[in-house]
Amino acid sequence: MIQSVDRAIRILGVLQGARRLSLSEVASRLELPPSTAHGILKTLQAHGMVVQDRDSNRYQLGPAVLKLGNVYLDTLELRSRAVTWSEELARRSGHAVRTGVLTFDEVVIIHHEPRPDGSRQMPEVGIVIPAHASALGKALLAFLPEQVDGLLAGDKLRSMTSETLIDPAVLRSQLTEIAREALATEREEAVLGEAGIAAPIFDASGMAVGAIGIVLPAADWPPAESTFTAVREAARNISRELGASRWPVSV
Amino acid sequence: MIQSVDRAIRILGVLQGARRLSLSEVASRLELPPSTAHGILKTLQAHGMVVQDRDSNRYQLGPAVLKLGNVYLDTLELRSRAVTWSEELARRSGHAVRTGVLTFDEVVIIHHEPRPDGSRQMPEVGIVIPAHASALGKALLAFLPEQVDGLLAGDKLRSMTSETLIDPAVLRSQLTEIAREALATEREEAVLGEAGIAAPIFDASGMAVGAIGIVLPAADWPPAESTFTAVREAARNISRELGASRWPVSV
DNA sequence: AAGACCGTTCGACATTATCGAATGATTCTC
DNA sequence: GAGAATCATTCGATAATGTCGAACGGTCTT
Repeated sequence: MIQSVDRAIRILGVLQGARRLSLSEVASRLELPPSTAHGILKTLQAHGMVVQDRDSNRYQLGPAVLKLGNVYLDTLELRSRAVTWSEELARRSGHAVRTGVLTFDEVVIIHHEPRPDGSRQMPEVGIVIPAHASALGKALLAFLPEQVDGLLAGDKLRSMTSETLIDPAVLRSQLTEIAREALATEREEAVLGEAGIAAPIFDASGMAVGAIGIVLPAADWPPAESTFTAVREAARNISRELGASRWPVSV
Repeated sequence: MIQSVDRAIRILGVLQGARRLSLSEVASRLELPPSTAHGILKTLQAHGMVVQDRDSNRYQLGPAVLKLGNVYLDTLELRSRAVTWSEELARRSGHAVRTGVLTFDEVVIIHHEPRPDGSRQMPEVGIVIPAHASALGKALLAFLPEQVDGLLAGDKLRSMTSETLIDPAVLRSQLTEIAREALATEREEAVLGEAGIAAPIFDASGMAVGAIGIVLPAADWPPAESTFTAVREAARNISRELGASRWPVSV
């Protein structure tokens, strides 16, 4: 682990959390001398990874990170496959569809298909959700035992709502159940009023590389049986296109 | 400039260009010993900035860059303002609307409003276009003389089509004209069959912070006079919301 | 008007990144 | 199927490089 590179990424991390920070704020949050932080910040700035406000001197993320994010999406075969089937799933279910991948203890949304009712909805690509508090995350974790160990070895499970699973034992037993069904559900565990259903997506090597699922109002629970089937089928279809031989793959 | 941080960002840069690279490919492109590149890559990997394919051992960008990109968009006041007015401009003009910012010699699209004909269109947020070959870029450059100097001090202007402006003198004179009108146009200079119209957006300090414009088929050129007016008004309205006292601001 | 704060620059120092060499795994070739 | 070649990775000695204290100049506050 290279110290200065590590520090540079940590700086991007605090700017991610706090939007706009002065040099001294960045330095104090990372417990670095201001001059050290300054050198790293200027290097990041030279590449457009951060920009400095002319008036306030404060730093924030720069356009270069957006460019990187966009290229990341383009490189993902999962995403291009998900686009087609998300559309179908949104039509069949009548709900918004999300596809996500796991990074450490979070799910990052890589595709979002709005509810097919024509209303204007915020695109959700790039947003992150704690894995243990989402259907997408649980669907992935159920087939990635190593990641579960990593997750539980870290900080306590963060509570998002009163329904969030924060007991490791409860989470583990639910994941076992999800692995059996290849279907994860979530009821107001991340956001009050929202529920979710998701299923895992596997690649040619049988690895769980993502999950696809729908978001629906908690009031609409339980949805029709056909909705569960539709989610499973979308996941199975994408997995097949990625070269997976079986679905679901056993843990 | 911190060498190792600089190298880390360069690595992200080559992965951005080439999607998926082995360690030795990364190393040779940057003229680094493989062991040096390896150390940096592992640090980036530890933060999810790059991921390594299990089977092929090749590296590619990771989900963390998408997360960063999304937060960048959220921090931009310009973007939130642009959303509302883009919608209006798309409706009035009947064309797709783009809002972009300048980084070095490129324009990065920070918002895209699809053509209001209901057809399915690829979102273009995050894509980059050479500044000298786009209406958005020229609208910005006309009000940022320093950036023009930087642009022309670098490599030769890259030709995208036969119409691309590659002569610095021609570009400079066109920019003078654009600064006078506060309106830039482009006809098949970036993509054959596409034309564009754009106007600069200023913030409270009078700096050109972005540009908004429309993309239309080259065959539809010239559009109605009202279309030009609509673009200028969108830019003026956003500038006003950002606190700009006048529009356009003199160079 | 004086003080406090902040971003920035500079340079001596030692920590830290670097890179060659060695290892082990995997793939290609014959 | 055996041998060769390529590749990612590890390790450690070396010195190059990042680090951080101190000082400067600017701006905002009291």
